[in-house]
Amino acid sequence: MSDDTETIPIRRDIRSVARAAGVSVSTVSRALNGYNDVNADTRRRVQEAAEELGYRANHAASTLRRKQTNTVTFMVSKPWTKFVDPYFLGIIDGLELALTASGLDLQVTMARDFDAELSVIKLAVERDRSDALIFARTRPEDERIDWLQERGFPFLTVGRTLKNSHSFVDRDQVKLGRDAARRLAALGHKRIGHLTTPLRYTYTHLTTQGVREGLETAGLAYDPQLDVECFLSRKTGEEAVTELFMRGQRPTALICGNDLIAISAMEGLRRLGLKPGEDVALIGCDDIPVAAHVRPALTTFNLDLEALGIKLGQMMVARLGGDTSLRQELIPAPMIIRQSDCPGGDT
Amino acid sequence: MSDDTETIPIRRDIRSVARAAGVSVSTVSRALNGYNDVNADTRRRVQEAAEELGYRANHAASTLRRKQTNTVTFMVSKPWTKFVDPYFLGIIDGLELALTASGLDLQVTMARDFDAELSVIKLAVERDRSDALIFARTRPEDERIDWLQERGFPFLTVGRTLKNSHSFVDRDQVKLGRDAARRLAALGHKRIGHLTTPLRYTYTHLTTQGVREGLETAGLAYDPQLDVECFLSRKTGEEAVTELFMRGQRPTALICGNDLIAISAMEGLRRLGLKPGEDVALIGCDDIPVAAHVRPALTTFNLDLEALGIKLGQMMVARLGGDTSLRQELIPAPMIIRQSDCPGGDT
DNA sequence: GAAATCACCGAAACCGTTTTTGGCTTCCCG
DNA sequence: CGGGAAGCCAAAAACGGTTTCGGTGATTTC
Repeated sequence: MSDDTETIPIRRDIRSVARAAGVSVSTVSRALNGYNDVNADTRRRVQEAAEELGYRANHAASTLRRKQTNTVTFMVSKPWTKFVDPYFLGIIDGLELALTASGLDLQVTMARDFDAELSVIKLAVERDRSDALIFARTRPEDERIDWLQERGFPFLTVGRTLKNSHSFVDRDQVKLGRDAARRLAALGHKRIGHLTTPLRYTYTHLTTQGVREGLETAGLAYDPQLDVECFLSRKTGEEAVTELFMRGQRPTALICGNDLIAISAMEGLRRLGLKPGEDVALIGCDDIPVAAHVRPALTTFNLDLEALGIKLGQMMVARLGGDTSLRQELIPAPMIIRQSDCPGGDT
Repeated sequence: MSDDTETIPIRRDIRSVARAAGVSVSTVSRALNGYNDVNADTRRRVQEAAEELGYRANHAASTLRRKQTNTVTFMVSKPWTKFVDPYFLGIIDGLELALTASGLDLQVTMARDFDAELSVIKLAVERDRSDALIFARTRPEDERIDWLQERGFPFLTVGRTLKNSHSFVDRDQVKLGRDAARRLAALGHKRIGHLTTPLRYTYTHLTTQGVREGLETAGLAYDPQLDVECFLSRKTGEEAVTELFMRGQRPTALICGNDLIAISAMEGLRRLGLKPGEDVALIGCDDIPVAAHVRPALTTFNLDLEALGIKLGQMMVARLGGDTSLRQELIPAPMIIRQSDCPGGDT
């Protein structure tokens, strides 16, 4: 008189597999985890039984026992997510590829703001949800890194700090700044503005340093009046351009901290009656997909996000494999020349 | 003679808290989890002790016992991540907001391709890593959904299927297509092309249906020769435009399945010596951030991703709270009129 | 004043794995 | 033929929480 509409759920735990294969629980575990003290024939029986039942070791249970999650967490920084650049997704793509190739899981979390980032990190570490952490948008002095180092928790960053010593992957921002400045100087520009990314990030300082070096190499003086800090959420390239010209500065060229700033700056120039790429030269920074499609097509620097992610993943695999040596990798950023970097006039 | 360089790690488990507070383990658990059968004073002592030690319940252990992870997984579909639109990040933003407000964690995973998506889903479910799943890019017949329904696992999608009945959030794509077609017809266009997103996705069909309805309402015949399917990874809007004109079709207006297709189609038109926004009208679909910055500024449809994410989160909270009713929400997509939808000539 | 109720808390079972321990064969070598 | 090694496997002890169950003392009820 059993009611067939009420299905009892199939148990897919290790005990069921053991029963089905006619061995003990521990043997199932050893067979499935590749230990060698189990008879080849027994292992096959176990594998078949597991397959049959659709058994998959419960993650929480094995984490609890093993004391490792087999998971790496990537934290994406919130203030930038709205703005289109594929920065994080590109990195994550590469990272995922490298990690899963070594049997590690990738998990991504987000945080509202910098304070939230710290508490997200703390929570992940304190609750043992992850074996290691990766994050970007590092700052010259970075609380997140202080805390992790103090705690001795494995992590990797995209970008440098000025205070701590730790493993990272980063672009060669100094060279990038230098190249941009020298290119524009070589094109005849004398007054070169710089619309920077937010100063709270380390890479902004590195780029600025490079720009400065590049200008000096070309025999041009560095003028801080020609720099404007841009915040994508508030002050875009458009507003920055306006501000620059309101100050009475009339740069003939602009180095932009990223491509969105550059594209938005074009808008600002037009508003002032200037033609971007003719009256004022522009150079961007990270070759986002639309960079080639705007008019004038944006001269910028290549950034192979997927490669960066893969490198990151490989370093992490090594680190979790026990290699605690310090690894600091700079990846090159070749210039992509298009149309926006016109020659300078004879001002 | 103890060696101080060797620090013994502080134990931050529930037992330590119990010892520090002078109560039993079970009392600590009850006190911290807000049960009401614990004296107010005892609870305070426990909380202080926990705070003092920096105790945080181990996630694996509590998951194992409770049989719930308190975690929702969002799976982002890979083939699109490279292409800039902030689609997923925007949704995730809103989702995170709504879920954390209810004490749920959000985790994000990725998959290389559609097959990988299915296996990522299976793995997450079979290993009990998550209480529920959310994903997008649904297809008319969607294996992922078949599998989850068969298994009885909670999930929510962004987008519809044509085969299954399930809860979802989606834009009103039919209305969107209708509005676009009617707008262009009203502007005097007679030959209206459609550069569609990939046909494997449900929303492509819904948009097409809307376009068709819109054309018919305006007394125009629907001509399949005027449609081209675009794959962002291979055939962009640029190539699609070329193909369309090679076919001998000379549309005076183009409805584009998304903004990137539209922006890329502008390029294709220029290559053919046509001026986008003057010789040929264009309408995009999702108002990505650059849409306002390209020339001509793109007329498109608004898509409030964060709101969509929040709605999704709220539905999920309700679902995990035990509300298993079917909820299918369509969010409106108002048109954003800019410059690219010029009037049609007298062809 | 005995019985029933209540508030609070500790002991112990339990969640599903992995790993340690040790036992039973079988095999090999002297 | 005895002893050690090797191969294979089962039993049981973790892992760190949550939940059930039951006990104690205080309070209320009849």
